[in-house]
Order: sequence, then structure tokens, then C-alpha cells
Amino acid sequence: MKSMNIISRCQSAYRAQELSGEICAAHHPFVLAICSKPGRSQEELSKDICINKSNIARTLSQLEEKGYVIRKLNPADKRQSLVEPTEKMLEIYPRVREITVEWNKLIAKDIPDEEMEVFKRVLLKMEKNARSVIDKNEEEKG
Amino acid sequence: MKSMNIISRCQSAYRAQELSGEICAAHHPFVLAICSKPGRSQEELSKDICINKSNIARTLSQLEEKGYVIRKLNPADKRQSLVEPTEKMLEIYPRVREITVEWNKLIAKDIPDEEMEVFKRVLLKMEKNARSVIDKNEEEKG
DNA sequence: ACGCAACAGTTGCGAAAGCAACCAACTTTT
DNA sequence: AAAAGTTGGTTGCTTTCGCAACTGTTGCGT
Repeated sequence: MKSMNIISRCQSAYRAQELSGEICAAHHPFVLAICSKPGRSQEELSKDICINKSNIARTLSQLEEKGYVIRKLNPADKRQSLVEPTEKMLEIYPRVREITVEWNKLIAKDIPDEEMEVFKRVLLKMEKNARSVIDKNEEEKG
Repeated sequence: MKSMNIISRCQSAYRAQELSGEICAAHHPFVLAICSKPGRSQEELSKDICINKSNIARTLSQLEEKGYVIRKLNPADKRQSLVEPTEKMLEIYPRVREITVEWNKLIAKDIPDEEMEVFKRVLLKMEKNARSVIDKNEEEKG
């Protein structure tokens, strides 16, 4: 399944080219995750996009500095900070989605619809499996 | 297609756990690529596993220091260095493949064979598409 | 044969990512 | 209500990775 790593890296390269002035490739998943479900905690974001929480913290600091994001302390639980997009992030959100859609179209070239349907279903199932493997292994550790 | 990034990261985490004493997760693709086709140049490796050539150079230096790899100057073209595995690398090669196979089984859980066949075919096609997108964009630059 | 472009590889720099240790806020136990 | 444990987030350290600039080699055009 090395294809997957390769496709991931290529997507990253593709993202880096587009919208390069504003934000970098690694921020795209953040934009998508934050704008699609505003007001989530960093922990939830971390699980959603499957990135280490320390990375979440640091990237959000950057995005906050640049004015793309605000972090509000959750009054119900002062440990949590709820992450919300600013206008500035909402402005680039459509473009980020567009780039993602474009990329999906590019790599889906010459693939029949029925096969694509199967592919998507399998991919989602695999994601689930992958997550549960990692979760299990973390339980064993802790 | 964020699933793909997620699966990639999970795989990396999985690899990090196994065989952790010897080599780290990022080296697995190198072991697989070098052992399956010994004697290739760094450039070829770079294209094969789709990693920046500077990374290839640095990782190979590490592997060489640790005695996993030797780089021989190509007498026919002194710019190239041909990368070959040592006994030490060949020893861990089967285990690295095994880990890859295990991972593939884990994420393929509960997925019917016919769907898996379609999935693999589509994935390879996508890899091809992804590569050609990147290649095209590099042409535009240069 | 000479100079110039293309190519393989290396290196410096900076960004991204993971791990572990830590702090502060909440929960559970007793 | 105090002690112990959990959870959310931050920070230091290290590794991985990409870009761009550079060195040395080869091939081509004149």
C-alpha cells in the first residue's frame, strides 16, 4: 500500500502550489476541519484529522497569530479551548475546498463511477480499521 | 480523500511500534525499495518512493553509517551512486515485508475480496494520476 | 577543445510532525 | 473535603521532510 503514502505526498505538493501565499499545505486539513465543524476542542480536532495534539497546539498558535482562528476557553471546562474560524479563514475556506475537489478530480481521472463508489466505501472502511488498530495499541501501552 | 492521509499516518505509527529497536518508521520504504531492486541510483529511488532527493541523500547517509547500505560510485557515470543493501539490511528485509503485510491485513479487515480487487486497481491508477499531476506541474515550473 | 546546459548528489535552512515530560483543571475515590 | 487519578493543552527535544543554493560530472553545440 505504498501508493497511499505516495498519493498523500503528491497531494501535499499539489496543495503547496495552490494558495501558496496564504497558508501552507499542512494547514489545509485544519481549515477543512475547523470550518466544517466550528467550536470543537483541540482534542477533537486531533482525533478527527489524526494529528498529534502537540502539532495541533502549535499549528493553531500559528493560525491564531496570523488571524485565521480564535481559541475561546470553554466556560464549562476551563481546560478546553474551543477553536473557531475567523472571517479571514472563512474567506479562504471555499478555495481550500475547491483545491481539494480539483485534486480529487485529477486523481480520479479515467476511473469509472462504479469503481469509484466501491473505492470510496473501501477507503472509509480502511480508515476505520486503521484508527482502531492504533487505538488498540495505545490502550496496550497505557 | 483525507482518509488517505489518516491511513498513512496510522501506518507510520504502526511501523514505529514494530521493529523499533532497529530502524524507524520512515526507513521502511527505503528497505523495501532498496532490497526489491538493488543497485539503483538515488534519483531512481527518489522517484520510486516519491521522496525529495535531499531526503534520500540524508536518510541513506544514516543507513550507511549504521551499516545497512553501501553506495558505490557508478563507473559509467561518476555522478551517480548506486545503492545496495548490506547483509544487515537483507536480514531485516523479511521482517519489514512481514510488517507491511500484517498492516495490510489489519486495514483490509471485513472487506470482501472482490471489493479489495477493485480497490487495489483504482489505487494504482490513482497513484499514476497523482504522479503525472506532479510531473506536469514541475514541467511548468522548469 | 571550450563553454554551456542538464543532471546527480550534498548541504543549509526552515517547517512539520511525534514523543515524553510537564502544568493546570476536572473527576473519582475514600 | 483531601488525595489520587484523568484529561486538555503546552513546551522541549528530536526526526522527517521540502526547497533552494551549491558542487561536481556528463553531454551537447559550436
